[in-house]
Amino acid sequence: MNFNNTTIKDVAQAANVSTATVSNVISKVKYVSPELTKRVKKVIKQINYKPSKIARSLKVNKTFYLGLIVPDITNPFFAEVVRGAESVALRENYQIFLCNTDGNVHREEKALKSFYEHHVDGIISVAPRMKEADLEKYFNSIPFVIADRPLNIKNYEANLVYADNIKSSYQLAKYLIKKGHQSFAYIAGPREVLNVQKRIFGFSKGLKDSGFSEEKNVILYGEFNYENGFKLMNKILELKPHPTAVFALSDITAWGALESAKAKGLNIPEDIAIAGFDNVYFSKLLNPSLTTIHQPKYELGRVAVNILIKKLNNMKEGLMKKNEIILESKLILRNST
Amino acid sequence: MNFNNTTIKDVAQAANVSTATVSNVISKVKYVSPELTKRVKKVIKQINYKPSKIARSLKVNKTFYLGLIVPDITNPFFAEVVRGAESVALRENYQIFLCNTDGNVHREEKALKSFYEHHVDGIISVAPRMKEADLEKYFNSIPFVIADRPLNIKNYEANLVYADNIKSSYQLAKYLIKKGHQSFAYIAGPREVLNVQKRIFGFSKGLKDSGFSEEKNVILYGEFNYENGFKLMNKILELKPHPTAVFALSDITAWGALESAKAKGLNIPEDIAIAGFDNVYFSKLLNPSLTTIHQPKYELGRVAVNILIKKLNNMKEGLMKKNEIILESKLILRNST
DNA sequence: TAAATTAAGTTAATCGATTAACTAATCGTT
DNA sequence: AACGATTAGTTAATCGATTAACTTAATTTA
Repeated sequence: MNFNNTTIKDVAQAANVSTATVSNVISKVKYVSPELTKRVKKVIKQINYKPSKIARSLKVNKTFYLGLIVPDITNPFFAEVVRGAESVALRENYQIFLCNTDGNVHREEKALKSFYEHHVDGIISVAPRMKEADLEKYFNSIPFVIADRPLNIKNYEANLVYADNIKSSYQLAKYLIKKGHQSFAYIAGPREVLNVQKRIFGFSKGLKDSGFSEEKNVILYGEFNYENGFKLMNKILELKPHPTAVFALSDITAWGALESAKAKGLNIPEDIAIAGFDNVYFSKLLNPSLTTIHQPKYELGRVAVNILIKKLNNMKEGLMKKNEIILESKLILRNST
Repeated sequence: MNFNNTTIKDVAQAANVSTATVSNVISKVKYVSPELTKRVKKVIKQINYKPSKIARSLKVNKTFYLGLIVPDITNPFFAEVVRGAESVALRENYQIFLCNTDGNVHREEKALKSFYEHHVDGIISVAPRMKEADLEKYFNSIPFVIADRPLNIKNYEANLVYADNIKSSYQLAKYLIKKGHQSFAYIAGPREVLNVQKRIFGFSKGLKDSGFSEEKNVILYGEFNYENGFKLMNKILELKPHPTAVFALSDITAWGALESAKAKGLNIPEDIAIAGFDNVYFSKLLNPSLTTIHQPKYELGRVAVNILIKKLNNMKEGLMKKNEIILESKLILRNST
């Protein structure tokens, strides 16, 4: 390959045909005789002509760019979502613009603006933090998929993909009860995240259905990180008697909780059981390995792009057609419970 | 914001000026009277005009796109590099195309081809696996930075950023000797990776300088992942007597090694010391926390983009001006040694 | 056989910006 | 007052593709 700039005109000249013919040889939109086709193809190879996607984008008003917004690629959860998204984007010949926002609403807006100016064909926002009403502005005006965030207000015409956080949390509660646990605590995430509420809802429903009252259970909120897991677990262990089972709403906080308990000399799961959420790659590597709820991260990315591209291919249907896909999550039993 | 398509013509018409004037109001390339400036700006705001970057790119033959190739965003090391790269790209108003290759040479080539067709202004390839001669084709024809990979052949006119893998490995050897260790083993990475060779070289030089012969030391090669660390450590522990210090050339293999030793009932660092490389986020979270060599990952990404953009701003200097930046790595002492 | 249709190309407008070349008005200098 | 220089704007070509509209030749139909 070389990075010279040869244009369709160069090809046309060298092959002694019009640019229209060259274009048709490439796109096969119109019939071109074998004779000319051969001549043109030969020249294309010879001078290593590659059509300019920029010029094409301008003319046909379609860029084959997709904007992808994630909180933080450094978080293994989102990294896998990105890989999933990339896999189908590449297959469909779309290129991805990536933006990290660190969960900052202002940076989400900036990314969206930038994507707009770059004329992306569509946007995927993973776990956006901005208000639903603000999101609405966007998914009403450009093909838009929201991944890993259910919406509260159900009549929004949004395209959504997320994993069912309720059912598996419910199953986890049932499982812990079967194991004989009687007192529980949550190490939750940020209070305003809807998925946090859903996980708590599912788990507590599991408790209630087994006749446990939810009132006495502690819920400690905080960002999803190791330090918080450690810190909040310390608080939980100060309770006398402390709960025998802890549901951490993410694996990274579960890890912190694990180490906190170990540091206090407790045996896991004998003295206290700990479960996480997400099933990121390290959860099976921990000691003891972590019981957790598997989220189909790669699949989340894949499906998001799939929905988006399907929209793009059927724009006559209009932007507004709602599409909500709920993926299965799955309880993974390991040694921490 | 809305995603309507208003063009410079719409603005010109509404403000009753020429498109040239609108362009000049925006770019400030030519003086425009306050009178007209005000009128134009008002219209721009009113109809929410955003210039098309696509059209601009076509005309000025510059896209403000950067191609970024990494083996795997899921690997915390590369994730941080990407964040670093993104941080300066955004500041300089460049957008990043991201491609993962899983270390597959064929996919590296595909990514490069795709970037070329999308007219990126420059490319950063992180830890590319392709042969130096093949890389050369690219960095001779487009602004190109190779990050996290030194080159063997020194007269290539390539732009390079990488951390000094030798000095800190040397220091690690010295440190382990001071701690009283006498026998060593390596859990290395893929044999063909130059950085693997450099790390081994630095470490073994440290040994030699202290009068230790290198010959008796085991070197086990394998991909950088947990399973390999675990497996290769098992092999090392089968040796009687086994080495008392193990240098794993990445944190993820060090982790595997750690768990393998713990599973065999060994105490770390008393029975066997283990050191890693990279200082990814989890290395301080392990139990015991991992002695390792810090690589400036974020910085690697930052510097790579900085070099690239500097090149782009001084293209008259030509593509070929060599630029090799070697960042400091740093020995981090923790409890595993 | 003449008219109508089809087929295989070409010409030139177009996408939305930038910018060289031009125009008209104003200013300064002698 | 007359000339050139400067200023503030406009006109139109241009980037590299796509594609509607057109041309010309070949083929079909009546």
